[in-house]
Amino acid sequence: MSTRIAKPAARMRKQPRQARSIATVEAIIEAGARVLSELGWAGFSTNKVAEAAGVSIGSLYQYFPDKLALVEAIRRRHFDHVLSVISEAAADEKPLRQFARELVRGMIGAHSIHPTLHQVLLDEAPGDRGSRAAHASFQTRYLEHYTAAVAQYRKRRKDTETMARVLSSAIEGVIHNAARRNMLDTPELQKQLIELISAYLSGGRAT
Amino acid sequence: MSTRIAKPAARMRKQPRQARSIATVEAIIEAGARVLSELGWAGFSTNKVAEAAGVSIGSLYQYFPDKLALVEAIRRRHFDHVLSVISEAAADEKPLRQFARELVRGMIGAHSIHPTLHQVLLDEAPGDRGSRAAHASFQTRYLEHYTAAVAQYRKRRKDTETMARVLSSAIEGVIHNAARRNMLDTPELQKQLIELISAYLSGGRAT
DNA sequence: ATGAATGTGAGTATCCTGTTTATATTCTCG
DNA sequence: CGAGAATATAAACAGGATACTCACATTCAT
Repeated sequence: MSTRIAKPAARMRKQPRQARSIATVEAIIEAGARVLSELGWAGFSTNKVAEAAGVSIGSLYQYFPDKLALVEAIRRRHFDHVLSVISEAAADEKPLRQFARELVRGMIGAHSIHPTLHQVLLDEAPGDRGSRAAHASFQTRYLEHYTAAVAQYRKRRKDTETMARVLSSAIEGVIHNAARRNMLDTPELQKQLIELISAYLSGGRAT
Repeated sequence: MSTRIAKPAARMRKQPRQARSIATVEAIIEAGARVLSELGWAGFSTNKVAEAAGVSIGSLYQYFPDKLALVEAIRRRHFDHVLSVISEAAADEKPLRQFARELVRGMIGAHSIHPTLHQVLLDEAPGDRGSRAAHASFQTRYLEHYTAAVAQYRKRRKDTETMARVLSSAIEGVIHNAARRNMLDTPELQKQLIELISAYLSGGRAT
């Protein structure tokens, strides 16, 4: 139900063993997400993150070999969360409107804590060492869910993947824009976003 | 038809008088847009811009008092362009589908040269000295056009402004996403985006 | 109580940044 | 032509920020 997924041990210099250090690592990642969301990649410095986490810079480097490893950990955590939200909304067949409602609710929830983290992660933060493993794999699974949903509600075979891309990026655009002006929890916005999804997927038929 | 709007003389240290210097200023702004789009705000440095423009750093400071004035000039130019596109698409009453087609065509065109400039300008680049004049004024006029369009095709009085915001940010989201993966000129994408707009604005009736 | 795990933060070594300035080149116009 | 204005050049500067290390202090598990 939440984000409890076995951590595949992101590339770390040392594995935290005691409860204390686990909390430290968690605090660093959390603070990192906050800094990234609030200051963007340009303002994301290791010293700043350590300070925001209430931890010495030395502790940070005890677990993360370098800046990139930290971003990667943040990315992994956030993407896993978002993925679980979509996965849940698209699970077992439900009426279109309910799917839209749950999807919107989940996506907004996932963006409420660090409103612009998602965009920063996608647009500004550099990919992990060319491999782009986490990034690409996320994008793939992300789109798979949307594609499945589109296929379910739109019988038309053609353009299914394009539709999935359009749908997902439209939703992200709306949410990102709302996040920028602190309007994520405006009810009319949620309603209209649901409307948008329904209208597009029902493709001209009444909702 | 293009971007020929009288330049209100953005804050400059010195007005270019000869043809030579006008070309220089133009080259600087153009290069600035390129750098901003390709490297983001984090990679946007005056020296880099000067080099990209094939101009010495000194020339840059002859006309722009500081870094921010340059961004402001870039912003003004880009926003004016985008605004003229929307304005034209929303002009005189046309059938919904035609409006959607022209809007999509124009917006994609406006993003083709510097694909991610728009987003960088909105998300990363700092606003102009608190006043936020150009920025806010742009946003206002931008939304006005969308609101007018929504009001025209959607008879429902309520939520008109919210709908305009949802519509505009959805479009931007799709275009931005496509720009990121160099798919701006994919025809199916354009088609689906038109579909999205039509479906949302026709609100459940057949397109 | 002892060694391992964890935490500290001043310090280092770069690298870059925005901007100025003194000088050189090119234009305008009488 | 030639003189003063406009324009262009790039070396240099001062300052700040950056990612990261290291020698040491503290706290844990056993």
